[in-house]
Amino acid sequence: MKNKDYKILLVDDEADVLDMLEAILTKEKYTVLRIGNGEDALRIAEENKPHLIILDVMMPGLDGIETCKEMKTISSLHKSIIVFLTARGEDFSQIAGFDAGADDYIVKPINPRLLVRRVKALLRRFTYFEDTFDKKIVGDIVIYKEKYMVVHNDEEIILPRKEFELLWLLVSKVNKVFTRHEIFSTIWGQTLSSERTMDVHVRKVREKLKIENIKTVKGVGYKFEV
Amino acid sequence: MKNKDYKILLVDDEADVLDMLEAILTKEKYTVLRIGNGEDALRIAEENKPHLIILDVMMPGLDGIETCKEMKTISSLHKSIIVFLTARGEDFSQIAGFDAGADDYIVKPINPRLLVRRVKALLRRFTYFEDTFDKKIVGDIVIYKEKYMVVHNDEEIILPRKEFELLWLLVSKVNKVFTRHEIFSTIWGQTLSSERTMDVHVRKVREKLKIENIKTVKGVGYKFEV
DNA sequence: TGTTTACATTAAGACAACATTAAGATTTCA
DNA sequence: TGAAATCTTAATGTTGTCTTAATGTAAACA
Repeated sequence: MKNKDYKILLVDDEADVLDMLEAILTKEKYTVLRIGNGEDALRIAEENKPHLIILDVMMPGLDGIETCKEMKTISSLHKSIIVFLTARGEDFSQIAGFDAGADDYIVKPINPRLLVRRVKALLRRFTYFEDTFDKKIVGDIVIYKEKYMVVHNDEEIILPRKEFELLWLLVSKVNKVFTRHEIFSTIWGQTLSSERTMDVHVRKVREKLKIENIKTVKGVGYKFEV
Repeated sequence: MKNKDYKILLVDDEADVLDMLEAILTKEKYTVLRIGNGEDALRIAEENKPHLIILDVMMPGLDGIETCKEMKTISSLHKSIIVFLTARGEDFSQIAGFDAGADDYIVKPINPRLLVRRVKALLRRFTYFEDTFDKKIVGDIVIYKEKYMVVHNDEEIILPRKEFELLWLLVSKVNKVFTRHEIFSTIWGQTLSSERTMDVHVRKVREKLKIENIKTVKGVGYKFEV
């Protein structure tokens, strides 16, 4: 697993802290999400299932401790590592932090080299259980959205973006016939000169997955049949 | 599919936990079944095929894990989603739970808002299953617009575009006589040289569906009669 | 009852819609 | 930046759908 495959969520109300953290971590090629308050953080976290969440303790509204507690009740986040960001000397919040279920804390002011090393160490945990991804089982294939990957007959197939999006769309409602227009507007967004582009992508998916599930409905569109 | 169409089975030995869950979920209009132990839960589940089953891990007699494993062997329940109810910190049961085939878990104490959100998210899976399609039942045929498909006597019939559109039009107002002109302009858009084209399509639909419902009204047009 | 009009039936050819392939343009990533 | 992968285009092949036209049948009318 490469750095860019790790998602790190930064939560802080101070934009310059976020800027700094983001700068350091994107330089290391991590995928960084940032948000300015606890409420939004909960939503974003649930949607994105970050591997690591860096939470500032002191925030207006929902503070770090509360946000952390809430996060711990969200089962899809049970594998996410939560780290507090705290000003030096805030002993109390460190203890309350561990109570709330945090895994570690980082002291401000931030030392870039230390931060990177710490993040790296924490993320190493994920090496042990790779399987933290959403999967969707349709017919005899398994689709991993975050990995853009499909497993069929124990074979792992990585699909390029467009091909994967196409498959994902069709599979989002199995047996439904998606019109060519629906597909175009969802995946290409109307502007496309050649009508054939879509056919080619359909072909690629059929070919790579070696499945017969994608059916053509002439004059209408395509469907994924089970 | 509306909330009341979803059946949720609650299994816990503590009545007050059941009370709380039931209160939250019935407020959201879900159809709720409750039961106090694993043995009965198996029977009730098999009889009712709930969409979602919330199982307390710690129960006297058959515990949650065992109940879950048993449920997984009942084929009529293989579409049911199973969620564990677990006290915070019961790490082991979480892992054993996933081993047993659970889809998610919920941590006590229960946060009503989170519970509702979670349940909603989990039930969304049923989007993938058959019965979420809009169907129109006319006479003894069932028409699935999204699938471009008609079912008659357990036989699935796929109609080509024009034929399906014709059927769909007639069926859009059962017993109404659509004039030939109406039909032409709706499906062909005025320009068509041969008057016979329509007859041929009507014939194809009658033939493929093996129904007598499409009646000719001489000098006027056609109707779908029930 | 014959004649007309309107639709039914059939089969074959025209056509539109999609499949396929390969090559060129573009993006991505080391 | 250059190689590799992805995406798009274009040219050509294939197939099922649609249309046409020729002929048959039933109701309506005189």
